[in-house]
Amino acid sequence: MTEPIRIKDIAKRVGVSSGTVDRVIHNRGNVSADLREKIERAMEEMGYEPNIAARSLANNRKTVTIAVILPDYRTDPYWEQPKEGVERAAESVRHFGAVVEFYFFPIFEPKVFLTVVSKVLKNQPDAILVAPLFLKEAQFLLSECAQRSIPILSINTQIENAEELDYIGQDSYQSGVLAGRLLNFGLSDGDHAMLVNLDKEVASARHLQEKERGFKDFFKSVEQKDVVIHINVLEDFDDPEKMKAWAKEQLKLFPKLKGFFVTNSRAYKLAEALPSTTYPWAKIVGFDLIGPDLRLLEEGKIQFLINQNAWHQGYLGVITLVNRLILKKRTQRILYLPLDIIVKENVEYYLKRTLESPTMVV
Amino acid sequence: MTEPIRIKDIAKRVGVSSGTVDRVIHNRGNVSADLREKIERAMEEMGYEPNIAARSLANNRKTVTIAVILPDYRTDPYWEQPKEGVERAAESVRHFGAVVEFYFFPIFEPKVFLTVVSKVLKNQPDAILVAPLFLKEAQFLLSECAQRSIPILSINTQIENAEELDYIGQDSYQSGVLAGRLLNFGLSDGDHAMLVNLDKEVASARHLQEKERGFKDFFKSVEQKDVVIHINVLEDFDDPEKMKAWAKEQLKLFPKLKGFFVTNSRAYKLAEALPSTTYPWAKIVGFDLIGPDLRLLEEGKIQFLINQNAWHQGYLGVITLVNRLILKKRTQRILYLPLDIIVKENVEYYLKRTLESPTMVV
DNA sequence: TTTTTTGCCGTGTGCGCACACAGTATTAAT
DNA sequence: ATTAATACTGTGTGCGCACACGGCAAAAAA
Repeated sequence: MTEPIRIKDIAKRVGVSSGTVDRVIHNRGNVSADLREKIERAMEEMGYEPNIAARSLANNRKTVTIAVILPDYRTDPYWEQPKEGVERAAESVRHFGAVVEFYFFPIFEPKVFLTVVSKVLKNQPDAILVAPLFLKEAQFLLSECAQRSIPILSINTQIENAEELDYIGQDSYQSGVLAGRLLNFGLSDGDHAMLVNLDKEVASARHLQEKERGFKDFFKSVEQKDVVIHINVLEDFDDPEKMKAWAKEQLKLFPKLKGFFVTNSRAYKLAEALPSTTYPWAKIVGFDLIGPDLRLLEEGKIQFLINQNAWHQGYLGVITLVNRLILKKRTQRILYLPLDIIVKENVEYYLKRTLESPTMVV
Repeated sequence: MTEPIRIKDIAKRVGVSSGTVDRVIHNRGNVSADLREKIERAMEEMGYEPNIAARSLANNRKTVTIAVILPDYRTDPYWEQPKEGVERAAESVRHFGAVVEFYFFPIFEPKVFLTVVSKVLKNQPDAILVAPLFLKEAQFLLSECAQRSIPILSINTQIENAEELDYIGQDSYQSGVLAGRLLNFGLSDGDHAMLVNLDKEVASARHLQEKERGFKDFFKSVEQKDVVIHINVLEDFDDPEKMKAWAKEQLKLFPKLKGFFVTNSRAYKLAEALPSTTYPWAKIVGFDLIGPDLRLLEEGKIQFLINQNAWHQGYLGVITLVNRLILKKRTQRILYLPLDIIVKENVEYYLKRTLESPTMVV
């Protein structure tokens, strides 16, 4: 075991004081080019790594605030998960002087989102964590952050061509492919399958488009079986009667309809709308571990759920920003979380994982 | 945001010095019962939580060594994974003064295991991380550790009725059930399935027994389909010719044999032994993300792999011991890791996860 | 009573780092 | 030549905690 290198060690090696090394480390200027270079080389050669315990201890007077902008969890249970992940992370990093402030906006209202954004900017946070559901409005937020040089990280929805924007979340295309494979396992030659978007403004929601593309691509690649695919958008998902009527109609239209892929966490709304005679032969693949879906998974009315790790998106989002702000460690800019496949037998592990787990800032 | 409570704060509240509070916290004695009680109550009421940064900084003179006892990774690729997880964790906790020392033993030799154990004990480690493959020998190690009061944590193989032994790993029974469900998806009514133990001394390996029990129980619970189950043990897995002959014989014996469940990471040995005419209709479910299995998953010759998170077993094992030794935080004694379901489409996330990921000890 | 032991408590120092401040040498302005 | 400004560099302090040490009283031994 080699002894850890301290600032003092490299100072002695170069023949300067620790203050000078410190200035180099933090780019505070007031160091001659000559010395600066020598010190940088020494750090490199000796393999200096800051002691994070000492660093965070010395830092602990100044607190950094992270603004978290999420859809209102009261209108959609899915958004409870990122919120809880953020809260858990906030608790873990309290000792490091990090504080999070929540800002919520109604899930289908871009205008309110903008209002919230201006409120956030007025409060001058040190960093922002956001679920940028609305493309145009998100780009406004991005340019404002660039101007003020506020670090910003997005979860859940990936924005293309956004240089200064970190992302933690899913690879939507790949999750569509995966859904195709899972559904295909349960289908026979000649069966029909249907992709159902239970959402609003689907045409402008890039992540839904990507899932659709992936789903279609998978079935194009399957050679042994010939499965017919239908695509449907249904905005009246909050009206159980309309849902039931719609489901009935589809089953009549396509008698060989045996599989459904619901592209978000509302698979339960479809499962509950299907007539009971469709069980057990109807196969449903959905997303995420929210209460209603879990119940139906347990009952065998939903076969597979793909976990988008919404909890971890929130958790890791905060941790990543803290790493960047306080510990000055920059991790990779885009992090695709695993697409966990959930069935009855392994669901409990994924639910418990959010509670415990010995983890630690590195 | 409430200010964090420091030792100094509770000392002032009770009207003593910080040294006295310190003695209470560390059970160092020399505190009157009266004061002790007052201080404990004050800590409770004010919600004292030690500052881990300060704690680890103050602790960093003394180093703790963790002895890691694993099967030799050169004889079985599976064991590379825990080893690498341990190495990664060791790197993360170096700053906390933790050092790991590796000890390897041949995977099928209990006697050598005992030799290694006595070598470990002679070196007087502060804690032990072990994969206790051999029950009797493991119990010897346990009693020795109890005598010397050395904290010990096991991974991979769970020992029953071992009070002082923490465990991080899989729930073997449940993984057997899961394998049953996955295989069942691909099978039709009347098909045969076979559980294959490619291992030695299966009768004494509890985790294999448990997988078998879970697998059988699943098929007992399936009512719609009637799938016939066979159980087989095959110790000659290292001889490709014998494997091929065996496979050929089984397929002749049971013409409707369509599915295989290999209870460890050697599914590739079976897949390679099956005649090419069995593809694509042969379904194989195996364990773990080791090189040969991954290749066959990609080729479509293995359908599902269940990830036992071997890497994380090593990683979390070290982190847990460090939490206990240095930060004095005791986490739960038994941690069942998720049973990840791996297919072609999501395998890359699980492989990458072991490399990066912003994590943080709490 | 005097000395020693024991029980109990406060004080002081250092862990590695960040940062304010005080210096010193060099150059520019007067 | 003297002063003033500039460009650097060293010193000191505190973050919260662990632990060694010293001190002071009461109890035990002399």
